[in-house]
Amino acid sequence: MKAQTISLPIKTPDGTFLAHYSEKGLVELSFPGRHGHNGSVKLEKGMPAKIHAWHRTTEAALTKALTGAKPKKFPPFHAEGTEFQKSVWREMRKIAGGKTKSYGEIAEAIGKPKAMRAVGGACGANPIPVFVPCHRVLAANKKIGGFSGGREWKRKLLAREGITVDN
DNA sequence: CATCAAAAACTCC
DNA sequence: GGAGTTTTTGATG
Repeated sequence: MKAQTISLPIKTPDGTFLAHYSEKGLVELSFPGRHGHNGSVKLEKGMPAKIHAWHRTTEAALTKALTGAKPKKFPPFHAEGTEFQKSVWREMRKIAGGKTKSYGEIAEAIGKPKAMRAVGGACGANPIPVFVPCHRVLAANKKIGGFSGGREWKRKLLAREGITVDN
């Protein structure tokens, strides 16, 4: 179970995302249709004003990121995970827009070139897709691999950045 | 709480 | 197509 989180919807041309916030920042971002019950959003009572401010930033950043552009500003992240996962996510955020990296590249970058399989797992555990560009990570042979919100989404996001993949 | 077993968004032979 | 490497997660004693 997670700590108290506040969930707010974000409407985009591609559907309604769901952003989960904690007292420290953005915890998780869900893709449309993947949050089970569409419309069953829980709103905690005492929503701090700062969260509303974060949400405004998140909304702008997400909308911009979906067009293939690089968002100007991000809300504070509160992604929790193991040290290994944090290293992977941190490395992924270094990937410039329009560029891709392979799981092997990431593994090597964090000093464990043979942990590419585990890197894939860390990517799958990434709570904040799009902002942490896990979609820019392809397999060594330029295959899609997989994606939390569905392979369709990964392909769509890449296409908007001018990247095409076979699989 | 410590240990074992199975699975995963991979890569190389 | 098959084997190998690393980490995470859930079950078992």
